[in-house]
Amino acid sequence: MPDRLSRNPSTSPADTPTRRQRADARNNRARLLQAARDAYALDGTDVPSSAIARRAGVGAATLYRHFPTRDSLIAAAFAEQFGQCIATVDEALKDDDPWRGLRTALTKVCRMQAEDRGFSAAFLAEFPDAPEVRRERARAESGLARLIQRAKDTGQLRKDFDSSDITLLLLANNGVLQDSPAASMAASRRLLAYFFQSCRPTDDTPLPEPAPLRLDDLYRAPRRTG
Amino acid sequence: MPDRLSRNPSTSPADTPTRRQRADARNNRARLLQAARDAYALDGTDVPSSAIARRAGVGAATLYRHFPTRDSLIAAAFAEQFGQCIATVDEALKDDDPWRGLRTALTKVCRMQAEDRGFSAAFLAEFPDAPEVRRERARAESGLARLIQRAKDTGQLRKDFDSSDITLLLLANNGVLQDSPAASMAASRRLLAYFFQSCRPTDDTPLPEPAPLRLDDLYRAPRRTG
DNA sequence: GCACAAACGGAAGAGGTCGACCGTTTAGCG
DNA sequence: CGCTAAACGGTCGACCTCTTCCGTTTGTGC
Repeated sequence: MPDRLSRNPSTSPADTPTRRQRADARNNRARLLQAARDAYALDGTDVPSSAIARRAGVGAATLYRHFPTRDSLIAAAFAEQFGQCIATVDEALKDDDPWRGLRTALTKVCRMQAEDRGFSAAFLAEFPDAPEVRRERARAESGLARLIQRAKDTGQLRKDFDSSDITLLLLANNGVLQDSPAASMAASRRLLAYFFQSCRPTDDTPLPEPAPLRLDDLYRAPRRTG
Repeated sequence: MPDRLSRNPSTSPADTPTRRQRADARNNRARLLQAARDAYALDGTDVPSSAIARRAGVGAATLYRHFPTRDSLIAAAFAEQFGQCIATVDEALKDDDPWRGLRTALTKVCRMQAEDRGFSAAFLAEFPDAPEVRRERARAESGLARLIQRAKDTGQLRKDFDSSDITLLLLANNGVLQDSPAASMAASRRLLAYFFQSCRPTDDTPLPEPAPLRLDDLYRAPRRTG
């Protein structure tokens, strides 16, 4: 029961859903999530679970009790940031200027990737297929599609822009991340600037075929080290 | 030339440097390299060494005898392709049109990355620090710098283009690679098209600060999965 | 304060990869 | 054809990570 995909602690601090949970358990759970976020942000999601447990000051068994599998810990640790990404799209849709909205949304997400390498990896590859996540993702996808169409309609976005280019950008952005968040931010900024430049409708040179990438590919692709 | 650091058989078929090497040993060595290239191209460089040995039809000990460490096998397997990359720069310098030369060189290297995921990973992260390799790299780097300057001088390349942007591109390109070479190629082509578009001197929007990346960073950065 | 169950920590098992040893085979040469 | 040393293959130990078990501690309600 741990972890209906991660009963978000901040959501309902006082709820007693099915049964009583002991205070120390709740506490440990929170510390594990924090430790995981810290460790992942620094070194990526391939740090050993034992390191997370140690960092949180609990035994390995306690970690496993709260998060039966390695992936469930990763998913729970980044659930909040994942939600932020989704929300970013909703917010972008509210912008009067769709192109500005799109840019802002992409900038935010790329920044989140650059700031937290662990999140970037999790965002790209390790999120669970829980139906709720799937639904959110679909919503974000359709929101992006609408945003793209609007930006094209206002003539600010080149007509041969494809929604797969969003995926392309996020993958590329993940690729340029470095060890230090500062270096990652700089690289990400530069990449994004290049990208935005070519998004403008400059008629003379058409782009080649879009890549066969859908947003789903972000989550399915084994992001191998090589 | 490729491969000091693993006496290359093709270098000098008839030389008897220190001692005689048996024919079967030479044969096995070649098969190991081929097996490694095949396996790496398909699944990336993290396939177990035992799988390579099996694929080559030899025992694990034989692999280890030829390539004392995992990394030495990877380096040897991709030495040739690495050399091609270097040569690409030399060739680009011969082009009358520096901008065309630069584009051709980058296209070739990106294509090599897309075609062979293992090479991409090796190219980016696992090449050895053998002095010769280092020298070649430095030569390529200075060649690129000259190429960039010439392209700027002819007014075909934006003035705020930075040599670190080459590194940025190669990292990004590696990031968009997919499981299937076909999908990788499509993604890579699209990315490159976007990149080239924004390389043209469009005065209105300056780029942000260049990323603190040097070509060396390609080879040093732990390209973590996350 | 007591009792019970929830939760804990350490240690152990399973799986998998890297690298090393060793008895056996085989190429190369006289 | 036969000898010798190079080369071979299977196996074994070390290491690391994930996951599980079990005896012990601790929070909570009566």
